[in-house]
Amino acid sequence: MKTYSIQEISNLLSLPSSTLRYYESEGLLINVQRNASGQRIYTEEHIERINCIHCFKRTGMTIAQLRSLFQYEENEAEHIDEIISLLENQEQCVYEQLTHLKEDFLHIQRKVKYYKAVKNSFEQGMPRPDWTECENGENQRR
Amino acid sequence: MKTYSIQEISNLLSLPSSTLRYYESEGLLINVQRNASGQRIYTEEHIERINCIHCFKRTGMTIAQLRSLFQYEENEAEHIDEIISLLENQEQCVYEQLTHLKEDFLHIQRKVKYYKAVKNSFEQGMPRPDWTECENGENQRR
DNA sequence: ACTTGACTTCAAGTATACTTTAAGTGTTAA
DNA sequence: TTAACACTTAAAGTATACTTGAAGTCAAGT
Repeated sequence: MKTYSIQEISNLLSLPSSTLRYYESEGLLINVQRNASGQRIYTEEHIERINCIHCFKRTGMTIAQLRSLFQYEENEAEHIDEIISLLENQEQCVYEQLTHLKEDFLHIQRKVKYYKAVKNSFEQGMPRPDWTECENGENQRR
Repeated sequence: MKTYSIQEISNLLSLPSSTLRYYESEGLLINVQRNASGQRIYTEEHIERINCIHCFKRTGMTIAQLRSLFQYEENEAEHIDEIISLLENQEQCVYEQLTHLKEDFLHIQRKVKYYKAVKNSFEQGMPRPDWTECENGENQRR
């Protein structure tokens, strides 16, 4: 079975080795074996776990929530309901995030267009374009 | 012109008045007038600005970036290029966030389904379902 | 033998975004 | 008039997620 040093993992996944030690200290990475001189040995499973951490972190989960989830998974049979409810809750959160983010994306797109028009009006010495949706360049219609 | 006290803004937008003072101290809210006894008076423009702050914050902008943007907007003619490049950069960031978040949403959905199947297998005394995509319940195919 | 480099632990430090506290001022109702 | 209440400032405190520093260990190369 292929194993990895802390540096290999660090390079492979582009995160500092200090973060790997931190995640381990926080209980997010478990069963990290050591070699004869005490250096950490990681496996494919750890890589998968770290990818999982990254995924959940992007969706706004905290270290504490991740720790809960992983601890439940340690004893899956006993905590299957907690796992499902935690994941369903997160699914809902991410759905709402997606909804917001799509709106915010459109908002920013409109602002880019608006300021490009403003720039153009400066260059042409033309009157400033007005934006009914964004009186101060700051507003959005909901 | 309708004006608002700090409490009215706080209730209207569901954020602590301390945060409003903080945003002002950080240069995110400007031109906040005071009444005879020194209390803050907000206008519709401030409400719009705060909505704008919330929008950008959701997309991951920091206070410092928001301050830059607003400072550029103070002197739009001189900084039109910086404004456009800042906004285009943010547009790109949000686009990437959306891409990731959609993937992460699907990942979580699959996990919910998987653990529901696991729960079902427990209740039926059936063999544990396997998930080719997620050997340890932690992985995702990319 | 000895230096170099990568690792180790543990504690302390940093960055960001608030939040709380302490001490004081002004308006309002009993 | 006096208590309650909402506000004020400035400074200190908090939460989260790392990051850095100090001091030491170990294996390899010169």
